[in-house]
Amino acid sequence: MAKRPSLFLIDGSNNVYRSYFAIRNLTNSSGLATNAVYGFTQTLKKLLKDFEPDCIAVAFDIGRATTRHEAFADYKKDRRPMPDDLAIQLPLVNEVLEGFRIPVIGVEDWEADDLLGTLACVAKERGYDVVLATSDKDFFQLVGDGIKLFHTGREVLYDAKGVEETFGLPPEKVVDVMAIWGDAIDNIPGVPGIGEKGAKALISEYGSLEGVYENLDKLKPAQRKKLEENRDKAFISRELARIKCDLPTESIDFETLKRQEPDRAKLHDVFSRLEFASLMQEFLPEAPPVEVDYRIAASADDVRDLVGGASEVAIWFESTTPEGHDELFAASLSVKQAESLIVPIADSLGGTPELREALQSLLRSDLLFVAHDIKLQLRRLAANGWPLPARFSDTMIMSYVNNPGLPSHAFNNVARDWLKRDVASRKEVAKTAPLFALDHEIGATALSPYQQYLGEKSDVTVALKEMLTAELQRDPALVDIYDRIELPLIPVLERMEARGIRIDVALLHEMSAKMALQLAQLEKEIYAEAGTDFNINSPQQLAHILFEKLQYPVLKKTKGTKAYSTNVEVLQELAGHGFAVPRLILLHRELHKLKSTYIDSLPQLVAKDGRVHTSFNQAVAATGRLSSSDPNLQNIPIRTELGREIRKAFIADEGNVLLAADYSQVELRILAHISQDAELIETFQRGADIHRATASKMFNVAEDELTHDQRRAAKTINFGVLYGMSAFRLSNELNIPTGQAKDFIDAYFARYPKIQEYLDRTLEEARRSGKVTTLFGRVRYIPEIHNKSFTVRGNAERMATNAPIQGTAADILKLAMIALDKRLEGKAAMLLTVHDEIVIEVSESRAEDVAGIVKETMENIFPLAVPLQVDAHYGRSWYDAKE
DNA sequence: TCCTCTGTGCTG
DNA sequence: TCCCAGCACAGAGGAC
Repeated sequence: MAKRPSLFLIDGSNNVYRSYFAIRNLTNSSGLATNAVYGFTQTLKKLLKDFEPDCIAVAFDIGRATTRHEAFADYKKDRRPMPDDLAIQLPLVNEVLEGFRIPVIGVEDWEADDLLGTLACVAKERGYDVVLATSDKDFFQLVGDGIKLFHTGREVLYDAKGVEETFGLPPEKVVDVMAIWGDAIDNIPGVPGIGEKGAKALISEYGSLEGVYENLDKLKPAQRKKLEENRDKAFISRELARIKCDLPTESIDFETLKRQEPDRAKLHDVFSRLEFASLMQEFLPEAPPVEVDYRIAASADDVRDLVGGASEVAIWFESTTPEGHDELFAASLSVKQAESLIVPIADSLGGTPELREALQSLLRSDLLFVAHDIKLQLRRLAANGWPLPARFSDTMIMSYVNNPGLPSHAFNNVARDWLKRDVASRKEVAKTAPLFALDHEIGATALSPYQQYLGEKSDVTVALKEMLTAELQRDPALVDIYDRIELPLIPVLERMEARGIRIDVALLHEMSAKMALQLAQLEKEIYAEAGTDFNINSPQQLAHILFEKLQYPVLKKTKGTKAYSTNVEVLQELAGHGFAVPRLILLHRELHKLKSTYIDSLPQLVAKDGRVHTSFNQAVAATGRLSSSDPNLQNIPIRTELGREIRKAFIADEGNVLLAADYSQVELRILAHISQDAELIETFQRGADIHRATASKMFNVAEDELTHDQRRAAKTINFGVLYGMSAFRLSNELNIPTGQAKDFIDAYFARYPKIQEYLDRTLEEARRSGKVTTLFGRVRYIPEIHNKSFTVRGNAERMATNAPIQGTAADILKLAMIALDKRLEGKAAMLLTVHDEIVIEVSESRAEDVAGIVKETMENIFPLAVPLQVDAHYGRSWYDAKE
């Protein structure tokens, strides 16, 4: 049997009102309220995505008079007029619906409720599965075979059974309940003095309104009196509550409600006026199909002629491995959308000395070279001894500056987002066609997949550069972030990656061997205690042993799958009860973690030069930080002595030392600056121990008379405030009752009132504009700030308050790196950065001098209301470079 | 064999 | 309901 087509009927007014009240304080930059449109749009998108309805329509009231007005003079007479800032949004809601190509229906003098009811019933008869999208409980009455209700507030789909479960009575009893209960919103009087509970109980007992009145004698006198006095009201109320399903319908043609593709250009336009950044991004106008002209250079003249009068050229240099340390293979150049020149470089491909020289001479010119991930391009060129362009730009970084929160700024994603073009990745091409092979036939019309891939690399970059440049220029602060921070940082990072850091492989091998023995011993003991062999590294198997075989108490379940948790906390607690296995597992865990993640894997990543070359990712972290991968050198252990030992394997070359310089309490200092809290500023200005000072203020105890626990509590709160810590979390962390934790937090904000103001102000900004910014204007969008789920919204709120602080710290560190790269030229070399720390390699003789330069540079790179303090130490290894 | 998801744990 | 930002390992299970 064929599936019944689905029809979604959206209660327009209901959803507009609900959105208006659910989301507060959302406006565009000219002050236009946009909350209702935003909420309505989100609801609409969710419906379309989750249910993929075949047909869809939205109903609104049209005109003033309705059939109900005639039936009951008081009906809706004193319904409050629509708020001005909601009314103003109705035309915008209509525009959004037009953009989605969703028909808006309304019939003069018909209530939208009755229109929806009638449409639902007729559609059901004609074989549709109908879903009513509303949060109005009155509509429960229509639910039954073929008609469901999607509650847009709760996001729950109700069938008849669902209605009975949530309402307490089946759909057909709804109007009878409403007859007594009434409905304040719709001005249905009901029986005054009897509410939801009473009404439901009565109808449940006697089956209907008639039933209730037939059994008045069985009721308590007070209730009987109310019912007797309001008999007319009750029966009229029932008619008011009853949604009509029998209005004349000859004109309905469900064919016209067929779901259509949205008009992306129209949506983009309205979202851009509303300043809904992420929706704008999502509904970019459809690009017309691209006719591309990708040619292969036959001679050096082709390369020279390509540029013409252009001032910039998009480039892509392909090498034989993705990482970029190997031989250059071919180049793709473009100065104009849809046109690329592919230039063979390798001999195997037809590359000649003339072609290579033409490319190199191009690179030496003062053209602006644009690439998506230019750092990788610089790496490839440098690795092959080719000239590096003096002027360049990077569409990946532009995309990142524009919206750092995107899950990926990879070429294919950015091309899809901005150009609606699906570009093949090299990996995908490799699956279907040979790499490193070009189709040389002159006049060939079909491009080989690899040639297509190469051509797109520069062609699409030209288009992206144009769009992203225009986009960034909408916000001058972002142009500055790009020009003054991100762009100059690129070659700095490239040099750091190229240098790498030396690793003492022999030392790691030694540590590995020792640990292997200890692990083997531990395993033996664990198996003996557990009475069986099992895989200690498998949380599943471990949970089975601990909680099923050994019957230890279950303390915690995991977040996702609700399995038995075996994390440190749990194991520590169990170990505290005196169980042997958890104690041994904890030791095993720590050793195995260190051995597998660091000690055994680092040596494998050491290059021929004896050094590891990490990648610093400039377009990953949503806050503006850098990240490090392959390997990640930003999470080398330090907190436990055993782990810290690993830092002894990060060493300087002979005659050199490693110098580590880190900002002290940089985020709290930034908080002091941004919040302008006088007490916090004063504390930093006099150079006090910030946690001690905080504790002294919170507990009203002199700084030299504080207990260890008082300082620890202050320290925890100081960090917690940066992350938006809850009283619950604090109570856990400090092992105190939640009430006391709350008192601590209150005491904290009482002493630092401007911090509370900062948090409030930032949340307000996030709610109003959907984004927050760092001191330098770097943005982070917070789309979930209006989410109705407490958890999701809470997360968004913490991101909103943390991002400006973490992001400002990142901006400052990046500025310091750019300055240091210059000032240390010829003297010392930066190797690593770890969020608030810079690691430098310098000759022993210059170490003292360079330490001074580094400290001075970092401390004064951007003056705040409080001093920035940098601690610098040096030694043979990273271990020795920390005091 | 490869890929993705989950749990865990390392850093600032 | 439960602290921001990352990366990587190992196990488990499904797709190929």
